[in-house]
Amino acid sequence: MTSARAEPPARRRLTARGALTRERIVRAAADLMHANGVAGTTMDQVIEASGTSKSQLYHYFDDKDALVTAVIKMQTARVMERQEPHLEQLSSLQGLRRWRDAVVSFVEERHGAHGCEIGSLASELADRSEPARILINATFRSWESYLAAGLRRMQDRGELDTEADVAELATGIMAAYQGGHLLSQAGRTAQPIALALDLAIRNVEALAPQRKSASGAAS
Amino acid sequence: MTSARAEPPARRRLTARGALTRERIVRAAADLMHANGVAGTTMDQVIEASGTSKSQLYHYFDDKDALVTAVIKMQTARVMERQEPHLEQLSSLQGLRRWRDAVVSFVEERHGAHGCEIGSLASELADRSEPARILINATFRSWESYLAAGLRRMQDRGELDTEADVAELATGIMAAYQGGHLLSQAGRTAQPIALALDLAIRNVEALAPQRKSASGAAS
DNA sequence: GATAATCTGGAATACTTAGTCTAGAGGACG
DNA sequence: CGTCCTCTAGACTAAGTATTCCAGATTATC
Repeated sequence: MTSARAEPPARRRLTARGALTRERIVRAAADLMHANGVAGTTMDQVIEASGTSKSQLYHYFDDKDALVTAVIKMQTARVMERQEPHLEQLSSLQGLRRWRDAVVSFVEERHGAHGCEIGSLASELADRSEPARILINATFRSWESYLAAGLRRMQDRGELDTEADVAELATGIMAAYQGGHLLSQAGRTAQPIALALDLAIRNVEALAPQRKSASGAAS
Repeated sequence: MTSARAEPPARRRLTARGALTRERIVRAAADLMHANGVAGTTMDQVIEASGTSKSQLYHYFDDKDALVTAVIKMQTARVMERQEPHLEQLSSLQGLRRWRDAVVSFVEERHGAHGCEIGSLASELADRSEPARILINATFRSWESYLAAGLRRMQDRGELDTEADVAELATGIMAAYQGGHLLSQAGRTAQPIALALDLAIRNVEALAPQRKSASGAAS
């Protein structure tokens, strides 16, 4: 137990200006890597796109791997920010369908181009960098847990069988999302992700308790 | 209409030996690119892994893009060969479950490592090379059509509602496969793809006609 | 078996790329 | 207001990387 510091390399103090520069670099890198892949993005491109210099880049990041780590974290934050408003208050089938619609619209806008920010990173990095894989997997799990929390609220409201395993359902929905996204990317159309999510949601519908809800609609 | 040849650059005659060398190159490239990505694979690595030389590589392929095209075609053939035996005779829910089991076992063996051969290529290339995207999309569609044909046989045998849209179901199952594969890759466990396929198959089960089948089993 | 093709060996080229290094500007904080 | 740390500039290095090229071995085909 000498002076051993665990994981974080204890980044030195950051000036306000420094934080801004760092942010600009990561943002540019994230965009480039999403469009051209990690291996397809060069440090020089990041420098140019961010309007910084070599020494700045290497001042804030030891090497490309460190930059990639920061990019993964930023993309995680981005995706979560985009998803949170929909998932945070998810508590009904209708809410689930609204989420589906938002996702499909998002994919439709770009004609499927550029897959899911996290999904692309996962595909490229999962087998080639263990630290990256761990970060990305954590993002998936946390994303799923948001979904699962919503499903649990649906159980509480009597819209979903309490026997259903919400974690497993969430994984299934997540898979439909990622797979649909990939097929939409290859086909340049939102149809696959729309179908995939519909299929997944139909599963949730099928797990609705026998209608004896508060609304009292007779069969 | 002079001498215009359409797509294929009219590859010159190939000797038996030449065909073999070419094959060796593509096989090595396919393996490397599956493991390290297209951008992460160098021509020199391909040369070394295939035991060939620079002039051989460039004798058979104009450039890296041409090699990548050949790799996509080989991976398509590989995946289809692996899937065909299961999908060709698919005509029942049980057959569908057997397919699922085979897929899950396959993923389990490698602990999720290395995603689907086609899925990885799709993620890396779909946005960066239009010819590649088209090839890959065609593979997905053809793969789905195998699945759809099996579902249609299930309809014929009365195991699936004839109203069900088999093409859409097939796309949904394919998305579950791809998304499940990706999540399994990130998590290094077959659980996600197992759950995703189970979810998709449960959907097919739910579309079974009201039991009035020939077997006449009472409830 | 001549001859023209395919096929192979490997050096050479032109360019990229990640990462280093020296020098100095700018701000924080006593 | 001086001193130290953060921050920036940009040339430089060393190692790759795709691709070309010339020369020669091998094989098809007449």
